[in-house]
Parts: sequence; structure tokens; C-alpha cells
Amino acid sequence: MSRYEPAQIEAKWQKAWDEAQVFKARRDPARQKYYVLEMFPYPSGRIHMGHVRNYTMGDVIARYKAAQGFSVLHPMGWDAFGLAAENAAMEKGIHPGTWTLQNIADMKAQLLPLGFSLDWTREIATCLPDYYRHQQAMFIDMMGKGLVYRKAAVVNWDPVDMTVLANEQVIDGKGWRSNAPVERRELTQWFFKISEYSAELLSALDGLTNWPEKVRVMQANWIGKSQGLQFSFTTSGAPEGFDRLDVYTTRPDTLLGASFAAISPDHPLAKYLERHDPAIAAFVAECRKGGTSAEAIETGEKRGLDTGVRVLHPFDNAWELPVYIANFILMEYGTGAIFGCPAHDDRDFEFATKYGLPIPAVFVAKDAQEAPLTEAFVPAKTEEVRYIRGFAGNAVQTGEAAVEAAIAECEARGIGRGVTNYRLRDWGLSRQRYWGCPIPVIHCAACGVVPEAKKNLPVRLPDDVTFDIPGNPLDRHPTWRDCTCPKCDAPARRETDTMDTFVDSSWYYARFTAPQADGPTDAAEAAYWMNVDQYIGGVEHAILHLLYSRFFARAMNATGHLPATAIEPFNALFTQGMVTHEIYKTADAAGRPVYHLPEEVENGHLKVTGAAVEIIPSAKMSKSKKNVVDPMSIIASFGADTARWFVLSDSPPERDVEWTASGAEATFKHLSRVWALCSRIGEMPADHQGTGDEELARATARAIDEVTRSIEGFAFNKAIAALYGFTNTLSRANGSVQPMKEAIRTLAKLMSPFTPHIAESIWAYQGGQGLCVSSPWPKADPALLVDDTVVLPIQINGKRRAEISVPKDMAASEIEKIALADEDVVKFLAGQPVKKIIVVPGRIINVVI
RNA sequence: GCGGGUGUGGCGGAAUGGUAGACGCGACAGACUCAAAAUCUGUUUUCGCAAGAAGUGUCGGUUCGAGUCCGACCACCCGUACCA
Repeated sequence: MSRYEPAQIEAKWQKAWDEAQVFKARRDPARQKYYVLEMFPYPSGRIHMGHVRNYTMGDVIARYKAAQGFSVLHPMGWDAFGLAAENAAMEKGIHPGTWTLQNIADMKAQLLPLGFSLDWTREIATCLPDYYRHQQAMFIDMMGKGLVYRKAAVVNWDPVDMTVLANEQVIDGKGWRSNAPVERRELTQWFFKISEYSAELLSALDGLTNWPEKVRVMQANWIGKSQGLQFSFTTSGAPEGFDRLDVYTTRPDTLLGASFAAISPDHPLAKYLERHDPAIAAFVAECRKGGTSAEAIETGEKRGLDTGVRVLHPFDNAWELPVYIANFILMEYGTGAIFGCPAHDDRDFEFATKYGLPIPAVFVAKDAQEAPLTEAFVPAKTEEVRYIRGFAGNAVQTGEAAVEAAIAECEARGIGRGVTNYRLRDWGLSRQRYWGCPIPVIHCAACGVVPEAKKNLPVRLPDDVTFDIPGNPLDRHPTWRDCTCPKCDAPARRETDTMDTFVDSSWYYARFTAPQADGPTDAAEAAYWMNVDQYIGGVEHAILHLLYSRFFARAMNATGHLPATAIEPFNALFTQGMVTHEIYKTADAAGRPVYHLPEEVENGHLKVTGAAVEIIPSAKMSKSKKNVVDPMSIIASFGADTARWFVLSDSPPERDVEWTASGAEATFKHLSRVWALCSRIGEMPADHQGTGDEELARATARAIDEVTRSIEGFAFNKAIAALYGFTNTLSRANGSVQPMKEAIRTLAKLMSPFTPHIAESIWAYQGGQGLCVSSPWPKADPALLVDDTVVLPIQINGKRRAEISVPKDMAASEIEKIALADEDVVKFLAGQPVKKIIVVPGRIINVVI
């Protein structure tokens, strides 16, 4: 065997796999299927270490499951619509489609050398009409099922560029290009009725036992089921038509601590007053400044304005509360109006203090006296409190029981009713942008809003668009926009909004099961391949993408595109950590920050100019900060197997990992050692009789066991540690020829999910049958996994003082005797009486004195 | 602000409530070499000559025994509905 030259062997084996079509997924009813999917990439143009890590994990699972005999589906595609393409169009004058397709080609060329076991015949790109026509058809089907509707919603509006901004494009409340203060503006937009599934999306989380607990908790909190009281305040001094003010509260037990009521600036009452009162109009206008994100709203200064309107406390009509307009109240949640109880809510306390409102306490800590509060008293749910203004029912209750009692009592008094509320809002899918899936709807003066006829699908994006002026080019494209009504043939206008790109990624997993089907899916293919058995991706998608996908699968079932068994599309989920890197920063003459790629920097200085760079510790790799490590240079230097092994070797997959290149070189050295070991074994004389064959067989069994269990548990770093250990054992072993060959073939097979190319070479060289990739996974002989003796540490008062070696199944009483007779133990006891001795079989002995 | 997570040697990390630091990197020493690189062998938590002591972000608790469980905090990361 010659030197280890990855470039040569990797190309050779990739060709061999390709010719044998080993990764082509075939529907085989005789075999159990396994569908492994990694979150498909956005085609930014370059793959980065995060991609390599994600796809290598998926590839390890795919190759491992194939070796276990499963019929594996492992596809890849492109989440190809999105904002970045339009930004590129504006900056570089290149068409978003051209830019995207070129990026796809570039990224695919970078992915191929990594040797992933992907079925490229199923490749899809969401920006192609072949894909989005089915999305449009499903949208029309969903309209038919009442899952789509229009309503007004707020967007970020850049008043200078006269365009809608994404939250990402709002920086410190200002437009990223214009630098103008952003305003919140209402537009009529399209929505999916995801809220119709709130209860089910929540309860079905219990069944997702192979999802990370944290993701289920985050989704549950996001859906946010709450039990509360909805009731009406009677108003006083309010304009006509506003006799009552509906509020929703999860804390009706604190109703007697009410100090004020507050409404959202988008509340109908606020809008009415805005038109009639200049002071209120000025305040509401002020509230509309800034972006729409929850973070911007919640972290901003809490401000309010007394409207002059009063509401009457439902328990006492003589008790009036002022009604404020407050900038932190969201119209989307509850009724867009609240009552404030400053004594028992931090935000209300801050508000009441600021505006000089009373702060009456409802309860105190059990043994405390009532005293003026210096901060809100918000006890943990279980904490015992003493109600001093409680109602009859909750005076003896705490926490949730008090809330329930309060609801019951309010209902009995005819004040409101108990209501289950969800925080989850309907999914606004309208985007005022070009590079997305057109919403297949036509606005007709006579017929109203009409879905496009299915025979006219796809509604294709026009190619002749320009990005020289901000805004949606579809709006100013008359020949595309003008059309005829599919119902009455009258001249009509096309919807110019496109779909949120989350729609594209909410059903791609289903499309992969039949990427060439005439409809969105094929019933037989979907029935065989769905669900995804293992889904792998970043934890940043824990809520939105995964929740939208869960909703969409249900919608596809409702519209006949997925079977009822596929409404939870992902059987198991694994969330991987990010790949991070230092950021290298200098400044230009004007003091603006300039970022540098890692390869431009050496020992804290720029290679070219020698200028010192500022090193910002570590952050998620992002193009704008230039802290991306290009995997291609590692593949070029050391090969794909090194890159694959290294990204999985040190860190647990769910944890963030700081990229360091030194480890990559070390991995290459290790693979070279394996190669040399393989040569050495291959050159052994055929009749060589060695020693320790029994121990080698035990080590082999242990390696099979550890690697198998580690892969099953997504502990790839531990699988690799076990492979290091086995390699070290094997390189020190001096066994007979056949056992040595057997051991290294097993090593190759165990390595093959991680480093498939070198594994094939070793397999072939050591006389393995056929291709390594198609060979079955080894099984460990259970008899070789158990040892006859165990070493037991002996603790004295919890500190390790000695150890003894005893037969595996020795009785505890025997172990006690031996332990107490141990020389070191006797020395440490120094004659003191033993109070207690704890023997944990097979584990430890603790002597308490 | 709110929801979720993470924190262990010089570094990445390992450890069903049971020997803290597996495995790897780096460093150091030795072998080989005229020399270096490469390779191989060994050492490597800290303090201490040793015996021993301390030690898993901080403070407190439960336990025969805590990195692991509980409570309070600190720092950082992710998400926060138009980045994907």
C-alpha cells in the first residue's frame, strides 16, 4: 500500500459509489425504510463549517442505517427564495434568479467532494416553478378549506425608501439603508390559520418523545396556553360606541389590586381618539415609531398616556380607573387591552410608579404585614400567600387554585367568563417582495378576491424586473400584474405579494418523497417514506420552522396531500450546535469597522500590511463579520475524510464549537497512522503467529459496542474517542494474521460512516467482500463484552483511599470483609470504629467512620 | 423585557448520584537524525520534596457520597413571529 493520498482515493471511491448507484433511494416494501434529513441550506454561495458539521452528522446516520439493512432516503435541496438574493440584485445589479442558481451550482460543487451519501436525483430548489407550482396549488386548496384569510397587520415601514423592511433590516429603530426612523404601518395581508390548531399543536408535543425536551418546552411556551378571565369594563366618558372595554387577564385573583386599564396604540378606541384628539394623535404617532419586533417593543421604554376615559371597577361602580394608551400592549394578544395590577406585576409596577398611580396589594407573604411595596410582589406559584383583598373564594387559595376560584366567582357574579387563550398568532405569510413564491390570487372588481385557476399554475415570476428603485418590482410590472379574472373574464389584477420563505421549507420534506410527482406529493411514495425518521438542524429553528412544518403537515392532510399518519412529520429531531470563530477587526481611515477573513490574519496581524487586528473572542460564523472558515481549504489540504472526522471529533454535536484548524492537521495525522497500520498488517507474513488474540477479540467487541451505542445516541465525539482507543490497541497488538486482518476490517467498517473513503481503501486492501459501503454493520459477541473481575474503589467518608479487584459477582458481605481488611483501609481507619459501610455492587465501596 | 440553553485542566471535552479529567489537541522530556521536519516512547488539573490538601462559574442546601439533584445568583449563547 502506498502513501495516504486522500485526493486520489476520495475521487476514486466517489466514482465507484456513483457507478454502483448505492445512494439512490428505492421504495422497497420488503425492507424497513429510514428517512434521514438535514435542514436544507440557503444557497448563500459558499458552504461553511456549520454545513459540513450538519451534513456529516446526517451522513453518519444515513450510512450507519444503510449498513443496518434499512432502505435509506437521504436527499438534499435548496431553500432558494429569500431576501439575500434581492440584496445582491440591488448591490451587484445581478438578477436574483441568476445569483441564486449560480450559488446553487457553486455550493453543490463544494458539497460533492465531501462524499455524502446523498441521492442527488431527488434534488429540489424551492425557487423553481416545478416546486412552487405545487405550493400555489396547495395554497388554493387551503383557501378552499378556510385555512387562509386576509386581515390588517403592522409592518416595518421605511418612510424614506417607501418600502417594507424585515426585522433584520431595522437597526436601532432605523432603516438599514436610509437610516430613517422606522414606523409601524398597517397593511392588508394574507394569513394561515395556524391558531385553529393551537390546542392540537400543543397536545401533540407530548408524543414527540424523540425530540429534545428543550424544543418541546420552547414550542409549548410559544403556543402559550393560558386560562384566564375575559370581562368587560363599563366605560365612563368614552366616545359613542365604546361603552364597554373588553379585557383579558390571567390573574383575575388580583382584580382588587387594579390601578389602571391600558390599551394598545392599535386598539380601536385608541384609533378613534387619535382622529379626534391632537395630543393623543401625537402620542400614538410616537408609539408607532420603531420596529415591530417583540424585542424592540418589550425592551423599549414603557410609556403611556391618560386618555381621559375612565372605566368602572366591576366589583364597585364607584371605583374608577384611568384608561391609558400604552406602547407595550400588543393588539394581537388577548383583546389588546388589560387591567394593571402594579402590586403583583413588575411591568405594571414600573408603569404605576412612573405615572403616580396607586399600588394596592392584594396579598402578602404568609406571615408578613401589609406595608407599602418597594417592588412588585410576585411570588412563585407554589408559595403560600395571604390574601388581604381576596374574594371570598380565593382568600384560602394560592397560585392556580386562586385563579380558578376567582374565575368561578366572577362567573357567578356575572362578571365575564373563563376563557382559554393562546399566545400563538396566525401566520402572516405576505411579503412585499419579488424573490418568493407568488400568491396565486387575483383581485377582481366584480368577484373580489379569487384564486387563480389551477390550470393556469404556476403563476411564474416574471424575469424582466429591475431593482434600481426600492420596493416590490411586481407592483410596477403592469404586464404581469394585469390579468383577467378566472371567474368572469373581466380585467383584473394579480396579487403582488409573495409568500414567506418559511412556507417553502414547511413541506419540502414531503416533496423529497416524490420530487417529480405531478401533484405536490405522490400517495404511495408518501405512504412509504413519510415520516422523516431523523431530522437534524440548528436549534435556531426550534420554534418557527418546526412549528410551521407541523402545521403545514396537518394542512396537507386536510387538503389530501399527506396521510393522517404524517401530520407529525419528524419522528426524531436532533438540534446541533453552531460553529463559531474569532472575529478579526480593524478600522478604515474614517474609523468604520473593517472585518477580515481568518486566512488573512496571522499572529494577530494582517499578513499583507502587518497591521494589528482586534480579536473579538468568538461568534457564530456569519458572512458580514467575515469570521467564516472555508471548508474547501481544509479539504484541499487534508481531504474530505479529515474534514468529516474533525468536525465531529471533539465537541458533542449539540454544543457550539469553536473552529480551530490545528485539530484538522492532527486528524490527518491520525488517518495517516491508520493507513500505515493497515499497510503493516497487510505486509505481515501469511503464517505469522502472534500473541494476545483473545484480548484483541475482546477489544474489537468493545469497540463495536461503544461505537454502535455512541452513534445511536448521537454522541459522535465519543464514537470517535472509542475509534482512537481501538486504533491504539490495534497498533500495539501483535496478534496472528487472521485476527489482525479481521480487527482492521472491523475498524474500517466502524470508521466508514465518518471517513468512508479511507474505509473503502482499507476494506479493499484487507480483502473485504464487495464495497465497504454496502457491507453490513458488525455485531459484537456479548460473551466478549463481560469481564470476570471488577476493580472497586474504596472510599472513606466519601474520599477515595484504596481499590480492590474482586470477582464480578462476589457477594456484598464478602466484599465488605476484603475491603475492611485492605492494608490502605486499615491505615486510614487507624482503629476508629466503622459506623456504616455501603457496597454498591460493581461500583464502589464507601466506609463511613 | 420574555422563553430556552450552556458553564469541568493551557485548549476541545469524558464521567446510569459512585475512582473527576476517558479520548484528542497543545506543551515538555527522551529515542531516531550531522541537524531539523516527520515518526516513535513517555510526562502533563493545581499547590506540595513527600505525605497529603484543594478542585467542575458563584453562594447555600439534600445525601454515606454531588460535575450530576434542589434553591438563589453571575456570565455567555440561541429565539423573540418579515434573516434563514
